[in-house]
Amino acid sequence: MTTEPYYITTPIFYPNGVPHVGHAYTAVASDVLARFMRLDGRDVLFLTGTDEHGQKMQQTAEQEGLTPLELATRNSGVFRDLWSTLNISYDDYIRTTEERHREACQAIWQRMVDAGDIYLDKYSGWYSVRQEGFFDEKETTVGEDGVRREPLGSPVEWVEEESYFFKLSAYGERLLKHYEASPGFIAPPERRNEVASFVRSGLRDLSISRTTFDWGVPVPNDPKHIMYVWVDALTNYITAAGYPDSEDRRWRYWPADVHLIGKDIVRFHAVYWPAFLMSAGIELPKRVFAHGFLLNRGEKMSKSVGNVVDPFGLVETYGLDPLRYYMMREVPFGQDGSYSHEAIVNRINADLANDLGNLAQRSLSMVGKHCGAAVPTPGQFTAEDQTILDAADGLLTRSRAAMNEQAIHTMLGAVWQLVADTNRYFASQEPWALRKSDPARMETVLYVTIETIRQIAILAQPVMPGSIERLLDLLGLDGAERDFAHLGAEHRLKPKASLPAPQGIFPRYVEATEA
RNA sequence: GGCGGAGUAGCUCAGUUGGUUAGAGCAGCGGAAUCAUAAUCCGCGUGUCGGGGGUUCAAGUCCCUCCUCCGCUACCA
Repeated sequence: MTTEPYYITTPIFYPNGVPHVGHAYTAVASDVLARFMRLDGRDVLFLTGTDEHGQKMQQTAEQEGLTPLELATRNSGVFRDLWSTLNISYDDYIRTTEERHREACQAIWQRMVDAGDIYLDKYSGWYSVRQEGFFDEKETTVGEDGVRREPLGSPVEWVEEESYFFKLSAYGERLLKHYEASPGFIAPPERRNEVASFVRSGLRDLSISRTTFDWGVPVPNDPKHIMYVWVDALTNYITAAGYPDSEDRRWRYWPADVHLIGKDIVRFHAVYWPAFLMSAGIELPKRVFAHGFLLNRGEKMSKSVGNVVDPFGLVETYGLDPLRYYMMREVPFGQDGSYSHEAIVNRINADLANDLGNLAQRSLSMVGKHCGAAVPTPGQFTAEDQTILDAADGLLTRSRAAMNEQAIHTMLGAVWQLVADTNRYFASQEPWALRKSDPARMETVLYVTIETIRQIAILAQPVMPGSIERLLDLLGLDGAERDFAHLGAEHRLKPKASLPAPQGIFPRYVEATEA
């Protein structure tokens, strides 16, 4: 059997501080896609990591009396802790301070030099260390304290330095042509439009090296320069695929199927990165998908407002899987979404406890009491039975279609539609009444119900791996029977297979009352 | 200022290429049932589809205009 590669990446995160909900959101969404594809038989490479170079890292390290690498190692560890807390199934965690990454950066740089796209010039302007960026003099203002600041308020200083430039200006047409030829390259579509109009307005060459600090990858043949963030950070995606060694066993994963990112960094991924790759003669990723932000009660989370939510705390409060479910279900993936305590409690109780959890409990407890704690034996299926079974059997096709375009909420919507239908089916068939009037028919109804739950559970695994594992245990499925190849009519539950005693999977969230 | 998007039930939103009485989920109200995690099921909406104008036999769905909100981008001070 040939397994088709699937390569998905998160951005590499800047470990200058602690991770927040936005990081968690990106990671969870990527993880859901990665798990889905694995269960669907794909050969998955799921990459995440940390972007550890740059002046800010160097300065923070100095303040804390650490070397930059020590700081990066420490803070990078916090991200890994969060990934572990969130049950993120990454296959590789790249750190830009690794040797393999230095090699990849220098190799792609050299390729761009060979292509004639890198040249040496001078850069001068007002520079903000905090923003790590230059500003036009017109953008800056001198405050009452005599300090010149950029629009967001951080101080700027006049910097004049030699810098290597990338001929981004030469790539506008080719980029536009690519956006047009591959409409799926940037998603969702509103992001594509924004990027295209930006490119159409004209591109300027990009300064891609620095000499004012040395915490970075040295430029080949000119080590007083280090690479600025663009080349360094973006290259991670091919480093992990073995670049520049095209014989590497991981090179088969490139081009990536999807770079999942936040909408704030779409330009770097949809303009700079493909231009670098074109210059270096490397294939372009198939898709850059920019998701929206999770807003706190409709307001942007920011340190200054003081409404930043700690992801570890959320897991503590709601439990991991309910949190993952909420983030993936509540917000159409790609749009901004709002987070609130009320909304998440409502989701957890309605969808998980009341709908799916209770459906499993009510059916499995009848199976436990009245079917000898074994899978019931069905008789002839009625039209009602067949309708539900057909819906279950058809779920994979719909889910795949949604997940191929990162429409995670659509996939969940389809699955939970069936959950609701199955509750209706169960209520209308009244198996508790059939217990006395027609026990054989009761067995059929219970069988159809738990067989449907089986398929629902298998498909829900990517979103709630831990909880669903326990649900599948209750259905007596062993590990090999839980992938998508076992969905559909050919792998129905086997009558008379013994089942463990049922137990609740999704408890209601009950408000803690103040004593 | 330019470009793009959005304004539909209390809330979040669906509404194919214009065509029967504009839909879903959640919340709310009423009822049924009692297998189940006070869960489930059934029933209940006179919504100016942002305002106005127009095209058409027919517009939430097309055109014009105005208002509001959002995103990207530019510029002035």
